[in-house]
Order: sequence, then C-alpha cells, then structure tokens
Amino acid sequence: MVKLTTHDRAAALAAGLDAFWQWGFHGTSMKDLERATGMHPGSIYAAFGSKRGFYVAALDRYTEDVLADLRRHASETASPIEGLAGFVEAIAQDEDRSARSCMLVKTLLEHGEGDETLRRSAESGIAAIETEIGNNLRRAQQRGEVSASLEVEHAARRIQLNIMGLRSFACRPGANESVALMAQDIASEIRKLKQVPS
Amino acid sequence: MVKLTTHDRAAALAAGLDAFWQWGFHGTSMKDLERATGMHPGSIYAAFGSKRGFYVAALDRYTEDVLADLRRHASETASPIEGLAGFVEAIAQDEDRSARSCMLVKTLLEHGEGDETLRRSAESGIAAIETEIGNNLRRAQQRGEVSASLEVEHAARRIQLNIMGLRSFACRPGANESVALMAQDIASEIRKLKQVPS
DNA sequence: GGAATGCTTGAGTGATTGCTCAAGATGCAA
DNA sequence: TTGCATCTTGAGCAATCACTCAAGCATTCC
Repeated sequence: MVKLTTHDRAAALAAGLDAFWQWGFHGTSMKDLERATGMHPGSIYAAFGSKRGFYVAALDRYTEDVLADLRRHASETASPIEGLAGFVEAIAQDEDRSARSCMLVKTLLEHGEGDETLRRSAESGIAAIETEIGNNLRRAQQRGEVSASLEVEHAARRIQLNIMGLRSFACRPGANESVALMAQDIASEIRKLKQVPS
Repeated sequence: MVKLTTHDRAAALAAGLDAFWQWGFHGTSMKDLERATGMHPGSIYAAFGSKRGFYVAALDRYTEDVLADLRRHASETASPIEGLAGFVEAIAQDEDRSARSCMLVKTLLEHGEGDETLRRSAESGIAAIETEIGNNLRRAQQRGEVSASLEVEHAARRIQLNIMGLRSFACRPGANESVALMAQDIASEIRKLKQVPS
C-alpha cells in the first residue's frame, strides 16, 4: 500500500483549528484554509470531505485538547478540587489563548439557529467536558474532600457556566488584568466546595 | 420637505437585528436582510451605508434594549439588588429569547480577531451594561442594602460574567430546565450581597 | 400644470464563495 | 521497465457575495 497522506493530518487539523478559531466558520474561506494548511483544495476535500467536515474534525480535536488539559491538571495534584481550580487559573495565564473564547461556545453562538450538524457537534463536546468536571467532583466526594450531599451534576454545570463566561469575558479588548481577577474568584469558589464540616 | 423615509427605520432595525441575531454577521447575506426588512438593496444602503453599518446600528439598538430592560427591572422594586436578581431570573423566563445568546458576546466571539469596528462597538455596549449594573450596586450601597466596602466595579464585572455564561449556556439544545436552575443560582448569589452584618 | 426634489427600484457589477475533476506526479509490485 | 493504484495539483465551475446606479416614481412647491 502507498503512504496514506503526504500532508500530516494532525498538523492540518491544528492549522485549520487555528484559522476557524480566529475567524469562525463563515469568516474562514477555503482560500484561508489553503493558506493556513499549505494544502490545495483537492487535498483538503480528500482528507475532510467538505469545509463543514473540516470544521467538525477541528472542533473534535479542540474538545480532546481541553479534556487532556483537564486531566493533566487533575493528575498534577492529589486533590481533584485543586485540579479544577488550577485548570481555571491556567485559563487566565495562557497568553496565546487567553484572549480567545471557548471554541465550543463560539460554535454554539455562531450556529445557534441553523446548522444542526455543527450545533450537535458543539453540544457533544460541551457535554463531554461537563462529564469530566463531574468525574473530578465525584472523585473529590470519594476522597471525602467534598460533601457527599453535593449535587455533582448541578455543580459541574455551574462550574462550566463560569468557565464559559470567563472565556467570553476574556475576549474583551484589554481585559487581561480583570480576567485574572475573575479567574481567581472562580477558582476560590471552587475551593469553597472543600470547606464542608466533615 | 419630502417625507424622510417610506420604510420605518425602527422596524427595519428590529428586523435586521433579528436576522443578525439568528445567523451572525457573516451568516446573514444582503438577500436575507432584504427578505427580513422588506427593503430593496438600494434602500438599505441609503439608510445604513453598508452591511456593517446596518449591523452596528442593530447592535446599538440591542444594547439600548438591554439597558432599558435593566432599568425597568430596577424601577419595579425599591431594592436595586432585587432589581438585578429579577433581571437575571427573567432571562430564563423569556421564551422567545432565552435560547439566544447575548448579541454583544456573539459579536465579540465572531469578530474576536479581525474586525476592529465591530469589536469596539460590542465592547462599548458591554461596558455600558457593566456601568449600569454598577450604578445599581452603588444605589444599593447608598440605601445601606449592601456593604459600603463592596468593590462595586469588581462585583459588577462578576455579575456580568455570570450573565454572559448563562446566556451562552442557554444556547445549548434542550437546556431549558437547567438554565432556569442556573438563573436561580446566580440570582441568589446576587441576593447574598445583601446579607451583610449592618 | 410643471418643475424640482429625493426616495425607491432591481437588474447588473466584479469579486469571491465552496467545490470539482481531468491531468500529472509518485510509489510499489512484478 | 512496465503497469497499476493512489495522491496531488490547480484551473475552472456555477452560485452567491456585497454593493451600485440610472431610471422610475411619488410628493411638494410655485
């Protein structure tokens, strides 16, 4: 068999994600994607089927990245709560991406009404992240770090809402310092979950 | 002098806002705007100068609407804190618009990088709303409803971040019930500002 | 009525959109 | 080397994009 692809699919996905992340789905033309990936139109269509297919693949990759990041923070401390708090604090510190919104929220807002495929794709990513946050909270319960009576799903949703807000807030021009403050606020609210009379 | 416009500018703005709100700037074509407003291209350009000009005018109108809504809620109770809490609760109850994101956040995310004009326009709207929330908090301080030591600007930003998150969260397909719960959470957090030892 | 004024009209502009596909390049087995 | 299979290439497709402008129209003043 011949080699499957000359172009590195992972690299193309990363470049495409970057472009879509900057300019959105409608704002990114195939010409932009050709420039970003260094691929010719035919190759892009061979690899991803369509512009929409490319977007979905890039979005899936984004979700994987976020999940990996969450797990990395969780593995760095014994405390799952500290892991979550650290994850939130890191959002404000990442210089490259702190000024960028959550790609999943961006997708949801751009295609809130209309493109069902992309909306579903975004929703499943958001649900996966919510589940992962919930897993951390449940682990915290098992360790006795957090009250057993905590409604995990509700709390996970609340944390995700905060993250969504934080990442959107971070898009405001010149919001750097206040984003850091807000991240601290949210992180300390997460840590308050620990302070339960045992 | 002849009559200035056959078409009602306010009605055109409302229709245009509705279209842009659904499909975003890039996702809404001039054809869509013609259908939505019932105007012909020439008339739209005579009234608003360009597609971008139309968008900015619609966005300004949106900001005015939100500010008016905030003031209405504030005027309905003697307590500014109750006014803010009621405003947040109402987001989940508005059936037409509860599934729609904040138009300002949508603009910010769609043009996070790139269109300076639209980004500035969105930022100034967000700043105006933040100021209005701050005014409410300051009024609450003057009434002794809230601690005089509350950092008003910080608290206003925190509330707005919550609202941004809530409105984005509300775009998730089938999130109605949990949006209502989240809105209750946020409203009760606002009310907690009242519980200060006097 | 006639002229002047200024909005409305919509066919049409060139540019750009997402996408295709025949031709060329490349790699491997025999 | 030959033949086959696969991948890459990029000019070019119809459709759509934002936008224009000369002609048509309604209104008002004299």
